[in-house]
Amino acid sequence: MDALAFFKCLADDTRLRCLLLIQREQELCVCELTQALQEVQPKISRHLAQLRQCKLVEDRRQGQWVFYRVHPELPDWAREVLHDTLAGNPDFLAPNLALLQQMGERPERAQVCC
Amino acid sequence: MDALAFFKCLADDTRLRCLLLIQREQELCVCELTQALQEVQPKISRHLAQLRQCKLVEDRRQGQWVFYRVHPELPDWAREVLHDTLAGNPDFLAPNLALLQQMGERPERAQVCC
DNA sequence: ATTGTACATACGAAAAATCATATATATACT
DNA sequence: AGTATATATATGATTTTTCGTATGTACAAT
Repeated sequence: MDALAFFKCLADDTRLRCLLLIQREQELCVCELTQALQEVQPKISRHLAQLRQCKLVEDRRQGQWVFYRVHPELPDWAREVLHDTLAGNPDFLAPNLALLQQMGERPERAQVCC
Repeated sequence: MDALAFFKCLADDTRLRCLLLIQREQELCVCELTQALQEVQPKISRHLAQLRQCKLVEDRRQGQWVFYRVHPELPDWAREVLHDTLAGNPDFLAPNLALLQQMGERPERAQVCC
């Protein structure tokens, strides 16, 4: 995980919102992100694929859904960056969080651990 | 200073190195950065212009030289990001710092404050 | 005044990133 | 087996970013 690749991932509006939303909500599936960002699904999936390839996020399939969360092996300094960014820009995700809450019938999460 | 613009500035190798070098060394002029990165001067200047326009750095002319430093009004969260990045990637600037030290006749800095 | 050094900007070309759309796969349900 | 939902990927077009090079400006020194 080199610094340049990390920042390139954060340098796109769609990816930045997805990543910060995932960080904030622990785990989100593609359809939730599609709703929260009001974007078409292939666009969301494409950007998630990039975050996955760079190991910023990890995916987990559960039934028909695929849930994304922050990669467990993300280096501490990168976690700090995400945390500082979220803390320093409290309004950034506001519209996306509002859209997420408006969403009915969000998929249920199974417990990850036993 | 919005988060997306900030990360776009960090998403280029030349800009990331310039900014982190400036942060580490307090103040650097264009010819020092040109040496440290082994790049042609217009390329360095062009990227510095972008950092300046986004208010990540501030410039100060002293005689024939122009010194750049981290913008005094850079938000705390962004400062934290720079700090965490530097701390978490100790080897990133190593080659640039070595080249900087090899450089003879570095311009003398006048005191900024009285 | 002119010459040299440091730096900035302009401009077209090249490269990289993003997008819309179509299509493929995987699971669930009947 | 067939249909529906969720997600992934492929492809060509478009937009954005970066680059090399040429040129312009500011200051210093002679």
